[in-house]
Amino acid sequence: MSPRRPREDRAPSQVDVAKLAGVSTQTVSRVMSGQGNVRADTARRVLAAVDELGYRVHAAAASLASGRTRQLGVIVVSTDRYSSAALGVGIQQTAAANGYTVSTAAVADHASVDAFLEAFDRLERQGAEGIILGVPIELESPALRARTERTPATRSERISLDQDAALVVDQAAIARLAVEHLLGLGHETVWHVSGDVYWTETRQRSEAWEQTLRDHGITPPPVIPADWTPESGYRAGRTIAAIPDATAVFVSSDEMAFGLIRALHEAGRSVPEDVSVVSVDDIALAAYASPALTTVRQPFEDMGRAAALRLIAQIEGHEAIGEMPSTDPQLIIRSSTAPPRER
Amino acid sequence: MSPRRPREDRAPSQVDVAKLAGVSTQTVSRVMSGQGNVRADTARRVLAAVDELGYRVHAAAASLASGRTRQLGVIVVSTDRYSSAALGVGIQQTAAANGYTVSTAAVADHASVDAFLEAFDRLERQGAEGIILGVPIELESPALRARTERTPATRSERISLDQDAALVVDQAAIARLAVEHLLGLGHETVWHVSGDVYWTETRQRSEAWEQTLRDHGITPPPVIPADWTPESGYRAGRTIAAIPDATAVFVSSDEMAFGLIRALHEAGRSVPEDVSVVSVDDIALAAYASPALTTVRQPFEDMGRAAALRLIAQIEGHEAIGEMPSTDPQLIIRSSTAPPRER
DNA sequence: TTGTACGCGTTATCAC
DNA sequence: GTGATAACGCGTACAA
Repeated sequence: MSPRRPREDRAPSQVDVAKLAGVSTQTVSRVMSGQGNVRADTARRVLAAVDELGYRVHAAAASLASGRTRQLGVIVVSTDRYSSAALGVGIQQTAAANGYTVSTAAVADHASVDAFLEAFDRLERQGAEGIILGVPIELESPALRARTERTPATRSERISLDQDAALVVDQAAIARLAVEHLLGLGHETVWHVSGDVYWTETRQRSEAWEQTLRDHGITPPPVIPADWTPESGYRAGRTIAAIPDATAVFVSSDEMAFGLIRALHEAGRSVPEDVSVVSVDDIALAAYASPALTTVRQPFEDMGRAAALRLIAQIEGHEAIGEMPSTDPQLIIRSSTAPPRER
Repeated sequence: MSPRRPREDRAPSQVDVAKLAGVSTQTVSRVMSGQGNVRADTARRVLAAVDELGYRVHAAAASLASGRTRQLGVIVVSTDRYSSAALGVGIQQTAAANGYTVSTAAVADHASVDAFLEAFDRLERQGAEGIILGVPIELESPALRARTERTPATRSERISLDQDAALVVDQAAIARLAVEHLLGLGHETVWHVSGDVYWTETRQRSEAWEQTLRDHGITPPPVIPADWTPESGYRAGRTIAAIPDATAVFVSSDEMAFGLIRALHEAGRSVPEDVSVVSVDDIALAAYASPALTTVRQPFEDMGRAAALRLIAQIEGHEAIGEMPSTDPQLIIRSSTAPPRER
């Protein structure tokens, strides 16, 4: 009186292997998990059976029994932006090296809190033991906080790329590097095209840009807001082009710099002769812009590696595994900056 | 005599919900899966209990019982290339819309067969019901074929972005669009900078480029090989610059075009006055290159959507769900092409 | 070093 | 419309 008809075409299970190898399922389990305490030739027999049957551990069953899934989740904004993608590479590598798989949930650019929570939920329900937040979330929302902090109901570990002290790239340092470089070249002030205001990085860079100018006794001009896209950089470029004495610009991403420089060129201002530009990221194409971009490099892959490493350590309850990659920004000087013209 | 000490801090289970709502677990299951056949107020009671307890379905348990995981796997090369990333966006969207999650396994650029198989295995072991192959795999290898075809041991569905007839972007059409445009402008021949030879696309485009030229009675010049990177495009550019009568180039990606154009400029050849360039992809920065790139657009997001849609249909055993997005390439004319100089 | 027995949390089946 | 019960395939505890 079986309440479910047995499937005859089902995948080979531990029992099948055990039977074929003439051992108990427990021994098969021990061999598969490589935990030792099995005589060499017993193991060999098991492995032979595994091979013959094409047996593979059933992840769902294993995870149900052990309570572990070895899955990481990542939440990013539309993944075709260079930073998200490069981050992913580092995360992937580290996860794979430690036997974890990674599931990604992408949310739209200015996703609502609901969309974000939905992504979060999907990842958790699916069994992610830890989640990397690669998005700029405002932790003010109570609903978000309820999920972002661990509760009895949501028990995955969390790590946030713009909040976790050990991971954060020093955004103020990025702005300082850029502004000091420009000032050092002899420019009287530095204009600033910011990224999307929803991002923590944006505010941090803007503040540091402002502070650095003040430290030099310079009153900061107004920020020109943009949103990371080349299009927004182009619009900012038209604004800058209309300001005759703007000779130096700190723009918050390489992609925006492409747009900005084009707008400048169209307005008859040359870079770097008329205006110097330093941007942020050092994407692969930065060296091939016209002119090649002077930019502050952000080590996205290393950030990804560091985040994954930390998260896995958290999950496994130890302090650190392997060496934490450094995440220091670095100024790469190319051809989009020069001293201001004599007048 | 419990062989395992009961954890008191464990997450709420179906049983807890059932108890609180005063129903059976089966009813909870029915409510959670939304399959109906539950009286409205019973459902309400269950939902209230779910809410109070913060209950969430345990994916591993559900999948063990049902045999379904609703997980998709994607194998791509190091995901910071624009095409992989954009593909991912489309896949994500479609997967999420259909209740699937997606796990990604990245392999290095010229990954060995072993590395590829390793990625494949990880995804399958983890329970992927279908796998999207976004990498250029040579199906010649027996080991690969054994995995790539379904066997009793490996039972996930497969779909390959460069093999599955319904998905493939017509690579020959891309090359034809580019070459015809250049020839139509009056150029006598068209040089070709190819992508990485490991990619199916590369061969298909090269062949179509050659054929198109022959159709016009032109003997094709030698292919200049490259590997998708801007650096390789730069090297190809130096080669082209050394050929005085080269006035038109079909280069297989926008990123290479950036490198190519820079090399040309450095050699004193201007684009498009001295040499016209048409590339492929239409990445976000293409419109902001100097000059803006004339390029053949590949609809990566749509390709991703189409792939996910097809794969899900395969998994669920029906023919098609929703409308298949079109994946036709499209020539975008900007400023990197012009008629050849009079001489 | 190896085997036995149970339980992980859910869904499927059938009876009511 | 609802409930009882048997799987699903594995890891864990403990005995041998």
